[in-house]
Amino acid sequence: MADHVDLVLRQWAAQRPDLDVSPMAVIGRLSRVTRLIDAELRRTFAAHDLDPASFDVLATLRRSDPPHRLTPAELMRASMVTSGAITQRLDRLESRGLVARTPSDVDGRGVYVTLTDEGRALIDRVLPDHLATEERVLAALPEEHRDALARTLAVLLESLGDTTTPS
Amino acid sequence: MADHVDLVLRQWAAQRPDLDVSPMAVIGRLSRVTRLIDAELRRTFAAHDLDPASFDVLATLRRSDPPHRLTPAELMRASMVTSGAITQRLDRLESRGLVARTPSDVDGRGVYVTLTDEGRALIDRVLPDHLATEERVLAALPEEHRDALARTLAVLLESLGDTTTPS
DNA sequence: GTGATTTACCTCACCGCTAAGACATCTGTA
DNA sequence: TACAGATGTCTTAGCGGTGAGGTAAATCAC
Repeated sequence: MADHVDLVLRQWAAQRPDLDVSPMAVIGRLSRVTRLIDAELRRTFAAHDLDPASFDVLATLRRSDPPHRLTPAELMRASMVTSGAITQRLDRLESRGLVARTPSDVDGRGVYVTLTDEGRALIDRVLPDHLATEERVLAALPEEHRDALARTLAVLLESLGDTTTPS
Repeated sequence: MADHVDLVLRQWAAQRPDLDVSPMAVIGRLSRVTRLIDAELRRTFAAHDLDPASFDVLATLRRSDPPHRLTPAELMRASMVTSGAITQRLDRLESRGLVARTPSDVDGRGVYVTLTDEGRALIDRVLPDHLATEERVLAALPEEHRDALARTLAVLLESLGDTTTPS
């Protein structure tokens, strides 16, 4: 048994034996596995009338301390998208009544984003399904492998600057 | 030291202690690390006036057997995008003179896509830079960890059906 | 206190992808 | 041979993202 990346590596070895393509064994697989998992998660979101971007915002608010209130800038940092993307996500969620924007009372530029009751009910409804999907997607990996995978990815993330305490 | 996902897991434990969010330790990190790596690779492509989608097509053609000729359907399967996306990628590459489309001589519906001399020269120019970037991105991982990571991801990919020999 | 810089949020043009489906051609089966 | 279904490619509307940049408010340095 071989995955698609095995084939790719063999092809490169045949066509460009002078190149060391070994990093592709990791990066190519990361790319493909993330693509496949994203597609799977998307199905669960769609069943609840959500897209991954909206889920991301709702989940980020839900797991923050009560009263589940964050600024667009905080959402931006959590989601790794640009400020323009956050504005548009909030526009969509606000028009559906799932989040509310209120002006900050301490910063004239600032905005608070909160979950509405409806938004909170929705994310709490989706979460169990979402976790079940994630569990199913990882079913092939025994727990030790999952832990090792998570730890290795954490090393990589830290080396890439994805840390909680900014540089 | 902790990565962003550590924080996310702590937040969920505090807000929803009833949920088992352990799959997020893997899937959340996969998502973030892929995002960060993609952004890094994109910079290298941009330095050669390429985007990831174009690089993907050129590289897929380059590593296939001479005469480096594939059909849109084959490119679609290799890239995990829809047929419409391939059509548009080829439109762009063709208009830049990097690939050529010629009608198949055995299938009236079919098209062959080949690298032009210019396309081949470009991909051969980009490849060393690209591999250097990939190498640099993985620099924090010793070789044993990379191998273990690649093997674990391969298990996952196979379980998700990303195999060479279709089901 | 003033001016320069940074920060927060939003706007908008553009870009690449998906999803649905059109259309032509090929293939398998009766 | 005829026809149903599968396959290969392209088209297009719509979506969510980026990147550049605009405005207003806060902060910093002197």
